[in-house]
Amino acid sequence: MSARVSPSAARADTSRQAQKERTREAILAAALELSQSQGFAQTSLRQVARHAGVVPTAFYRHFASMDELGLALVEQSFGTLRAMIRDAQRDPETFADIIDASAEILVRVVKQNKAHFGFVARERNSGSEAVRQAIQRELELFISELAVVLARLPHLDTWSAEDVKLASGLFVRNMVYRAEQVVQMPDGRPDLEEEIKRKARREMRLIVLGFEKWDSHSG
Amino acid sequence: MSARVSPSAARADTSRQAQKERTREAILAAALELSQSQGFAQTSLRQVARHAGVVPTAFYRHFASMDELGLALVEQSFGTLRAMIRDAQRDPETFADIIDASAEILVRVVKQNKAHFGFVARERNSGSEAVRQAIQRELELFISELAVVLARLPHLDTWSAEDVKLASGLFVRNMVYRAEQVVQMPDGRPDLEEEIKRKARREMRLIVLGFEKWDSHSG
DNA sequence: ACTTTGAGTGTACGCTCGTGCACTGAAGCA
DNA sequence: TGCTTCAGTGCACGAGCGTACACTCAAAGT
Repeated sequence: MSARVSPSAARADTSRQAQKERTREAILAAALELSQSQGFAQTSLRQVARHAGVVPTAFYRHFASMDELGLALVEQSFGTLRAMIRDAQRDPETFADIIDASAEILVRVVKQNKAHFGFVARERNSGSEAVRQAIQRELELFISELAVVLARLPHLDTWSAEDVKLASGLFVRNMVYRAEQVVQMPDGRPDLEEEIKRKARREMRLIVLGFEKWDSHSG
Repeated sequence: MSARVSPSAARADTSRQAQKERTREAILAAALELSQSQGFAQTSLRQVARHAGVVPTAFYRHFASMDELGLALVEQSFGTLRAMIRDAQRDPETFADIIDASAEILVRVVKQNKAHFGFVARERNSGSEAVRQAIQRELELFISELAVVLARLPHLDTWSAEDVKLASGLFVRNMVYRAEQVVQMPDGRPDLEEEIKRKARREMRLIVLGFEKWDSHSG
């Protein structure tokens, strides 16, 4: 196991494993695009291969089955989601008004990654058993991660871990719903976009008001 | 479960239209059952016909396409949902503690109609264009109907129509999510069932606390 | 008693599908 | 340099698909 990729820059790498990687990416991209219009389950191995510019049997050099491809797409998609959170936490605007910033970031990032978020939304309930479970698991993980962030907020810093997770779940599920709307939104409609942001903000505010009262409530 | 309906058997009604209706129901039931295990889009016309006990071409005597069948299933499913609301409003228990009653009714009714609720959850994001739009429309309608009920509750009776709908939307989306969980729940696990009810109750309570504060909030 | 109607049948067609198998030819290594 | 490896090719197969078309035969209408 020596260092694989030699640092010869400039022109395209013609090495064997680099070419293989390129084909793999082409297959992933093809599957993602075809999924957008017809759903992953209706996307055939042959369609993917055709779109990626390879012969059907070449598919098997990269994935043992369409199911395995699906799992790779889940991983890719949640990579995008995690990048979104990381960016949000770096952005100083986030701490100024966490709700406004969240709505803003949500719409912007989902719009930039419609394919990935659309994939998750679609396959969450309708994918194969393996894909569905992978998504549920990642989503649970994401709720837990957000809970850690929320736990540092005023009002929530005294809550039990379970209560914070409940709040996190409410937020994530609403974000998922609004993300679904953004994915389905036609291009070039800033009015719809603003409407979604506005609704997302109001919903989050309503939930936050619940937070504030929960403090003195279950004491 | 092939549900062949033979016209020769001893039967209450052997009239032509009654027999046709029976076959139509068999097709709907077959499609619903096959959808549960493999999704509606992966269910072929031939599979449905086989399951319903008719020859493939007989399918066309009832539906012009699988898409039309899908729309009929949407209608059937939301009929079930509306029946749930009607029952809930009749039940005196509902007014004693609306949250406890809602959680109870939600789990009970969804468990009794896993096929219909599962169909809606699955096809809401992944069905054909027509099916997806039909579900979104029905869901919007349902949110509006629930809003009318909510508008009569304390705290909410002074809210604007838009605010009530926002609250209704939050409730419905959480119910949809918990319904998805009930559908995926394995049989004979009253512990999981109780856990879902408990979480649903706590979420609803948190949202209701938001209601109470929203009153005195600027809006 | 007759004709008409139409739900359901049976055959046959041209597709696309996943996948097994033998292959090619360039990259990579000794 | 010559040998090995393996990503990608090309072909062939059996199976399932949607649906066109001509049909049967009992209920419904006259």
